[in-house]
Amino acid sequence: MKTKTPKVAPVLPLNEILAGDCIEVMNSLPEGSVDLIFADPPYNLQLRGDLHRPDNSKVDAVDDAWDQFDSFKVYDSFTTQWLKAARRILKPNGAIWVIGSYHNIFRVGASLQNEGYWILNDVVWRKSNPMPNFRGKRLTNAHETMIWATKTEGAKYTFNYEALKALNEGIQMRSDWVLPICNGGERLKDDNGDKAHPTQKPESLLHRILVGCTNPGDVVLDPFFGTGTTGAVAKMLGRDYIGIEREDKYRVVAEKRLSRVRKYDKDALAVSTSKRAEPRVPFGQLVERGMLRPGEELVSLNGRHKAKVRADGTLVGNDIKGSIHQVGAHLEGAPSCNGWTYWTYKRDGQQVPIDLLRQQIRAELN
Amino acid sequence: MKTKTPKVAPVLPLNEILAGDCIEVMNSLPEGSVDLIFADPPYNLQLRGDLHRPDNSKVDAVDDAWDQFDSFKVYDSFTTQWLKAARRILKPNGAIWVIGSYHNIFRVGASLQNEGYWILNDVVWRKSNPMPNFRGKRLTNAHETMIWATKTEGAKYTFNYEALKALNEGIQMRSDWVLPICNGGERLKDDNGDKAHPTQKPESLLHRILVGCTNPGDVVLDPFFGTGTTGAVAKMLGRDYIGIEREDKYRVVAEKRLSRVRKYDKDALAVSTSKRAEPRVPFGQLVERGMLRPGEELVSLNGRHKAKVRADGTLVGNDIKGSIHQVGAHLEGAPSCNGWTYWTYKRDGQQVPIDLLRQQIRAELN
DNA sequence: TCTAGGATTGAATCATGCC
DNA sequence: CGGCATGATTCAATCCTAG
Repeated sequence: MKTKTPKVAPVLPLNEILAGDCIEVMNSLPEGSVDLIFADPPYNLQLRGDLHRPDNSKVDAVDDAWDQFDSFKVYDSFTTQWLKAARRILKPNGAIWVIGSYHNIFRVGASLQNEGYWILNDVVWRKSNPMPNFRGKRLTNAHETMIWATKTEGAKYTFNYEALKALNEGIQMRSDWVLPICNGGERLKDDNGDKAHPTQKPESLLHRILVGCTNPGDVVLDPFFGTGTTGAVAKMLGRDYIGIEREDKYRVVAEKRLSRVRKYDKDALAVSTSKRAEPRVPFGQLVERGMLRPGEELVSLNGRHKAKVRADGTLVGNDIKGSIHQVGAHLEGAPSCNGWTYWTYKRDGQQVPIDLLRQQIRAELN
Repeated sequence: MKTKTPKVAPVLPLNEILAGDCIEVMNSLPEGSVDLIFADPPYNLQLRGDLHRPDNSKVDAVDDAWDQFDSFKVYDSFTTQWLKAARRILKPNGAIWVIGSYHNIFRVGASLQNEGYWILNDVVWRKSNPMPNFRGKRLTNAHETMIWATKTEGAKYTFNYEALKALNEGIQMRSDWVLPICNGGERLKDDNGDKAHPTQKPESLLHRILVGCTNPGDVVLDPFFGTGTTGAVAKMLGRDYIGIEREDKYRVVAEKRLSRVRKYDKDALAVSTSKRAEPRVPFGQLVERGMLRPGEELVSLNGRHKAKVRADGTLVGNDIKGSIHQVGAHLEGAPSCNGWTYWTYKRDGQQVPIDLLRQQIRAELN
């Protein structure tokens, strides 16, 4: 948890805040080692000397009056560089979240695509208490945009669908999230009572992202760590974090904040899981175990079709034999069919879905 | 109102649908002659296979030839060209609105900036009834993004602040708009009863844009006219329109539609306002926002039962886990239970119903 | 004529694992 | 890597049909 300047790190420095330029620091970390990156890069295009040209020469912005074109070009170059560095250290199935406003998000999104990232969703953070537009000259700027992307197309990213659905009271989570901006006791203040960082993100935002897109023990990296919201929520949720921050004063604030954060207990960290994670049970086991007898008749849920169980765990219908899925699909004229929920059997005068028998077997396995 | 092929037009052809490629047609129009452009360009969706709903019905996807591009490079080149042509025909104080999704909007936004447009706001259209994510693999894609920009920085654009404020029940209009997708009677059908255009936009969206950003008599151009929603709303609101559409079949539909549209009289413009129902607040938000901590214990109102809060907004009781309602019902042996009034948490030595926290959140939303 | 319940559908980058 | 079998998965609004 100490602040230190990174060398080439053979081992991943976990739960530390690394000092320095995020591109250099990321380049010093081992390839393919991070599960999730959350990045809140600078929004402003009035750059303050924290950017580098493509040839890595440092831009001295303080005295320069760039025209718009140069300014965009420099910002794009900076964006491309940190996205490249981030992509290198991501695991093959890792993912990235980037947040921005209309000033920079279009350039960031285009760069993401150009670098080979694969966008999964753009997510709108809809602020419940935004600052009004005082002059009445535009619409209230009431949202920011986040982009969620994998390292490559087809990557097997982490998505805790059921957990997010539970967070949203049983309805699948949408791409627009209504959450308040960070203020009150959560907003960190400096010794003068001023806000310690101009754009501190709310912990609720990171909570949702980390619950949805990581598992306990995953490594979460934030290249623009600021006051350490990403680290704080990661710690609470039992994830490991790596922060990178160039400004001393923010690192100091973040260290102090993180030292006070406590991890939630184990029960609290468990989240709802989807059925896919459950062990696979072949239908034949139901026959082998005598839960269903060969020759027994199954009836479709809608009552329209019947089939007989055979000793090898296949079904025979009127003019078809095959798996519970194949026979169901054929009888319904559908391209596919989940036989587990389609077929029922009779017990005590009741029609019961065969999936109940599978659940019995699964319960034994736990 | 006739369909015709444009020549170099010395006079602006008003309230017509021009046939042809929008770049060529715009280049044939006089410079600096249009007040507002609304553009709904192809999104460049890259759909892989067929998508079926859980009930095995097939989703009617956007697979039209006009949405196919070979690469980002080709799409960027197309975007740059039509944005250039659009910018030439805009009046100095004119403005543009472009709509898109995450597939294309980042490229469009970056091109806008590169071409010298000045972004005023990005506006999120939050769909009240989006298509769900059937496979549970991502977040419901529940919004589209619009960008509002002027021709140059510092231009004196039209913005009817008070009109939009009135549309929003007296509160300053925000950058996120909740509107339903286009269906029901407004959705145009072809002779087979299929949708006439895969991506028809709702008139409510154009209504808000044209009320907010144009005045009666202004000229509104739409380079991707489709079924003519822009023209229809412009006509209703007493603005002049110019449509450009390449596909014969869409022009035919749009002509027919426009011929039926009547300009509103003043009385018809008055709309009744309805009071919104109380917004739904998922219990998970209390956890995300830190109002309740994962691991914290809740006690039932009668003091007989306890349960622990989990990170995903579910509860764990003695032998049960689920939503606040499910766990309450189980513990009471009741068929149902309102968890909001059943559960209490401890603050300052007092047991307080969790519903109080929901009321806090609702208060923020107003 | 009204109500209840089933069917339909919307800009979608929508599966995984075994052989 | 390709092909194939197995199996997981939906919200809101409108339209249609039966009673």
